[in-house]
Amino acid sequence: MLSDSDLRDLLRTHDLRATQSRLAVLRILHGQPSPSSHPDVTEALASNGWDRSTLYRNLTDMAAAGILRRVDLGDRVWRYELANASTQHSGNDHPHFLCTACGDVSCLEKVDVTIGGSVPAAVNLGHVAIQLRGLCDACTEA
Amino acid sequence: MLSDSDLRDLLRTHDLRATQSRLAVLRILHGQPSPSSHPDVTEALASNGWDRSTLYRNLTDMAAAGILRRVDLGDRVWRYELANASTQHSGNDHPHFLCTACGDVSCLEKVDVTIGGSVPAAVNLGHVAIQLRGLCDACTEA
DNA sequence: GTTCCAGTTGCAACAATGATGCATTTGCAA
DNA sequence: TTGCAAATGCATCATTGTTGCAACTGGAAC
Repeated sequence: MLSDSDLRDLLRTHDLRATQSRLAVLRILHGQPSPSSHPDVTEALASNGWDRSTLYRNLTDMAAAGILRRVDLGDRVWRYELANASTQHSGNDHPHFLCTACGDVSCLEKVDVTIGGSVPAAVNLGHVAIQLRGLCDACTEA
Repeated sequence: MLSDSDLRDLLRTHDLRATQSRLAVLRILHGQPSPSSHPDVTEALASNGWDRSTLYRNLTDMAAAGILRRVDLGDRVWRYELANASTQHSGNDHPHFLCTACGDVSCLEKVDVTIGGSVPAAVNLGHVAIQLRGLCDACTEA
């Protein structure tokens, strides 16, 4: 768990001021199991009264500085996670499963993908983000 | 190549009136190699003066009727193609490759996906759309 | 502790895509 | 030819992303 002081240091070492909204955004993202979107963050911090453009720029600025990683899971929103989100979640290193009903995103373990025919070189190099869409178990049962 | 008469029949057998805008939309989609988005269609028919909400409803209504298939290729827009777009392109039956630089979408041949660990049942049943994102060859070279 | 100013924020506003209500128009069947 | 349900045109709203600009503030210099 990162302390408030750690988060301030994180911001300052990236030449960003340690403002209240940035700290709040980092606290929200820290420990989140999957990347959060701007709407997610806005909703989570709604009671604090910060303007959505402030939170938007908090996210984009921290992503530009390298503190956050911006990922596109294909659900029509940009998502952000701590760039040093060690271990578990590492952006596009593993496939994501997106439920087309509830929108929930989950992480899958590394897959083997075998594709026949001619494909872009990036595919064979593993330089691709893989996403599967379908109904999650909860929505399948519902 | 479907004739104008064929398209009128297609609409009427689905209980939809054969209006000029619907025919125009079908003519645009017919023969298109990959699914077109609402903005694509609006732009293609700009000179005809149809309202974008008319074209929007043309697409959604024909998709609801089963004439069109709506696919989500993950590029933040809904795309539509003729539902009987035989052979080549069949919605989500095969994986798509989306270039994150130029936005171009291409079709890949069927893949084998092997995933370890616990996954949603839909994955093992093959009820998932698979998408790979990365740089296409042209953008890799550029 | 006080001051200062570049970095931030709050607010307004715009763009693109998706979506809907409603009065007017029109396809098409009787 | 006519009547009416279906479809259109127009206005309008929601969501996400984005930017301009005046006011405010973090934090370094003093």
